[in-house]
Amino acid sequence: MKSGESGTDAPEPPAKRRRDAGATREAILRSAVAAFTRHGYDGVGVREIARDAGVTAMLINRYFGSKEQLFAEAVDTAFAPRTVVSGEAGTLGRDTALTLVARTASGADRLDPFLLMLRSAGSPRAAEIVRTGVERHVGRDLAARLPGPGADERAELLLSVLAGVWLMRKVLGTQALAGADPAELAGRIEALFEPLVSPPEAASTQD
Amino acid sequence: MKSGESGTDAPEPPAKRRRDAGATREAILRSAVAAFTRHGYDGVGVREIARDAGVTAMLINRYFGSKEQLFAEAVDTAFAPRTVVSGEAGTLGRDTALTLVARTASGADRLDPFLLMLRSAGSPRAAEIVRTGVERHVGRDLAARLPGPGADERAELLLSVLAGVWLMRKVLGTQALAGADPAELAGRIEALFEPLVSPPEAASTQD
DNA sequence: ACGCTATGTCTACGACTGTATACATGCCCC
DNA sequence: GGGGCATGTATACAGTCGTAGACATAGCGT
Repeated sequence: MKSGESGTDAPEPPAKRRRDAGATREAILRSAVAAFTRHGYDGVGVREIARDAGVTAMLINRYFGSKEQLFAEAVDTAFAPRTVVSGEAGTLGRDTALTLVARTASGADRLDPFLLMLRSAGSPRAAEIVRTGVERHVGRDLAARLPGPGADERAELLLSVLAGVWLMRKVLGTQALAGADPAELAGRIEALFEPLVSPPEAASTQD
Repeated sequence: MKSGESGTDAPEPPAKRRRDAGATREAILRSAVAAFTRHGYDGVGVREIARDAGVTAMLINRYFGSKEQLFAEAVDTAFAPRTVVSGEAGTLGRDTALTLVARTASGADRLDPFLLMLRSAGSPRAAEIVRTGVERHVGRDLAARLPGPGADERAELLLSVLAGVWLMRKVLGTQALAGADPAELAGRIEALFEPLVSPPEAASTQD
């Protein structure tokens, strides 16, 4: 009955791991990150995650306690090592815009934490977990890079723009944004970032 | 057995409607809009929608065919009459920013279509339905109000910012944005809208 | 007033969910 | 090389899901 290894999503053959708790845990975690990113917290079951990891569903509960705790670790894994914004303070706006446009390009189907966030935001528990993950990992070090007062608020506004573009381009796939010219779109988004990355010296609501 | 009318969410007592297909359909639709907005497409079952409408679940299938088609009508209902951006061309940025901050304020729990969109974006079918709804209803007439070239792209970017702020403030509830000073936040968001609502005369990627 | 049809309900089904309990087996250590 | 424990599997359970089919009743037309 184990002839079902021709899964549509699993890239690797079963490969009969040696009994190794650490490696198995890690395999489950990687499978969970991929599955939650592609289908969201509610859209994937523990059996599917386990199958792609080459184990049975019960090992998830043994190693992580529950689906919810697995999700929490998956969120940490997905957000922790990523540098959501690249570049120094001076070129931060442009670099972030270029990276965003490249990662949300039509062909790319990168497993980005923003996808995990957006596709899991519907479930209240998942949203709470994602919120803490975003605040601890991304928001904090992003705010540290922004000079001037109100850095926390501006950092989260920048994340809002990033999330919004991810939503429209990749999750929903609206026409104008999904099919936009990359260079032009990057320019527009860079202009959006401008008032966020530059310190708000005297630039308030003047018109 | 019909003594269960003390529902936690249903604001109205059962009120024994007269047999009226139109009124019942509308009651189901209103209940669906509220439920989908609060819990997202995957987060609510047809029985819950039906209960809040005062009917049984099967009437949903009789009147709408399926949960998915009910969702499609709910999306239309939620997006169609709303004016997502208010104000004339000159004050559009400021008005939209003020409206956004007010609607995403801490106390307000308005049934906004942006919540429906964000909380349902996880399901692929729901995302597709939402995409068409956003494009047909909101994106089109918003683009018509923006002067200058690339109006479609700028309109969807504006929607991206709106969605992002909704996400962070209300769906996730991140601290810096959820607890921000309204006037200050409105000012920052208005500055974000500036390059989108004003025509991009010669402002391209120059540095 | 009566019957027919629109309107609404009841029951049930198969599939899927997360997880608890019981069982099997590979591997390390003595 | 064999006991013992860590590692992994199999089965089952209670619940929910969307929806199909049979049944009940209210109300209008004649």
